[in-house]
Amino acid sequence: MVGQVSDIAPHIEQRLPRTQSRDARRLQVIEATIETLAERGYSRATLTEVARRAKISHGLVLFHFQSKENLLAETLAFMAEEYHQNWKGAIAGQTGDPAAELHALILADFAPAVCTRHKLAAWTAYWGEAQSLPVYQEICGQKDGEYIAVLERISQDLLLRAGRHNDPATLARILRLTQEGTWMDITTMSEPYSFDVARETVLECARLLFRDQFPY
Amino acid sequence: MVGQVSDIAPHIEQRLPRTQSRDARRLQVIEATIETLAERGYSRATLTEVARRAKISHGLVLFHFQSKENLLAETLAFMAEEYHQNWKGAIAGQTGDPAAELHALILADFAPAVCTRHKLAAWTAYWGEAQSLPVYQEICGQKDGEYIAVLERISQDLLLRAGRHNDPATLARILRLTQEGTWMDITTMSEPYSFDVARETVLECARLLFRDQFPY
DNA sequence: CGCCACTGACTGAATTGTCAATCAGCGAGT
DNA sequence: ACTCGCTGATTGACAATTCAGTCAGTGGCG
Repeated sequence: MVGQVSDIAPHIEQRLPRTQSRDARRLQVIEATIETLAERGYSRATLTEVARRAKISHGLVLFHFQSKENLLAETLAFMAEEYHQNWKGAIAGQTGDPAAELHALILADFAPAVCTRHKLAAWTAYWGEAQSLPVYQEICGQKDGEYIAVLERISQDLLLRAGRHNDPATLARILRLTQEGTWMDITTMSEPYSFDVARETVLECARLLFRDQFPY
Repeated sequence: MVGQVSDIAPHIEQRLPRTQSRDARRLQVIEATIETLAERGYSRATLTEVARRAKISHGLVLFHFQSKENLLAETLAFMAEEYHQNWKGAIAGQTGDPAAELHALILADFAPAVCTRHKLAAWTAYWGEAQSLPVYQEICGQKDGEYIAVLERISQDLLLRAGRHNDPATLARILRLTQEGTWMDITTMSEPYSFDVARETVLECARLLFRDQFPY
């Protein structure tokens, strides 16, 4: 589904031709959906608001996405794929050094491509609904599993090097929850902190968990 | 508001009298609201469904709570107050030993009174909406701040005893996010783990952060 | 000139909130 | 003890609104 959305140039604002190619329009609608979810939350997100932000009629949104349910599912799939590509790319450029991989993984999560206020807010909106809409768990399940597997592998490597016997799955979980949590804090706390503080928190978490094995 | 809900006997199932006292009915509706949020999520929670679960007409729900908006706000306030009382009570029974306090705090978060699947799912549902409905942040903001302050104070105490110079606020944040995160995992993961594993994860987090200062 | 993208009015369904009528419980008066 | 009448809980029909989804028709572009 999301694969159909080609990676054409971003920043295609104003002065759009009256009619757009299928893929360009779909991408534009997905971005409008993310904004809408961020501004109004899941429960008050409407097709009319998405259409207003994309400056098209709400009929056209349905023309391209068939139903609201499908639009929201495809938007989530888009973000999941984007997130997945982002961290995969970050560790692909690494040597086999687990500490360097972990460092790259953490930095990747705060890269501008995936870590914007709108996208973070949209993720939070989906999280609230995912528990009662299994379709969302299906969209993210596979990719989440892959991310967790990589984190656990890295944790295991680092623990082995230090000759420690903690459970790598537990440490990987603590790291993941700290990272996800800072993302949520940024959008939901009454006194939110900056992206920089969030990233530094996750890095400090890695240092405390892996000590000398994570010298960043 | 929530203070008006007296702590009358729980387990008042079946065989209710046709008419209920104001407080008993309000509490019953709040519990039905938590169940509804857990089962259907925020966006698909309806007054009719709440009424169905409470076995009353939907008109009566509005009679007691004036509006849906108010019902949801009061339900959140109820859970926030319950959570607050729970952890306050847990550390009240402690000596001044910070490690013991932290241990009690962590165990309290997994006590049956506050840590049920329904309530965890309801919390998750509210989190998704809180970012776009400031009223929810107001309801929780004060109490959250108090919880964070206590965690930071404990962190500082433990770090001082070890002569370490990490930032107590950062460690407190990692602990809080790990705890909140395990709560969310339980309701949203495709392969959720048990309450026991969740609690053990948070305890292990405390051990890793505070080392010898947290011998539990 | 044919094909899509596109529009906007319209429909049907779901849902919140209102309200007049009803009913249960309870205390006062007999 | 019995009834009357008051108070407040309760119901369900109804109004009003919002919103997803449909569709017939328009128009730009190759």
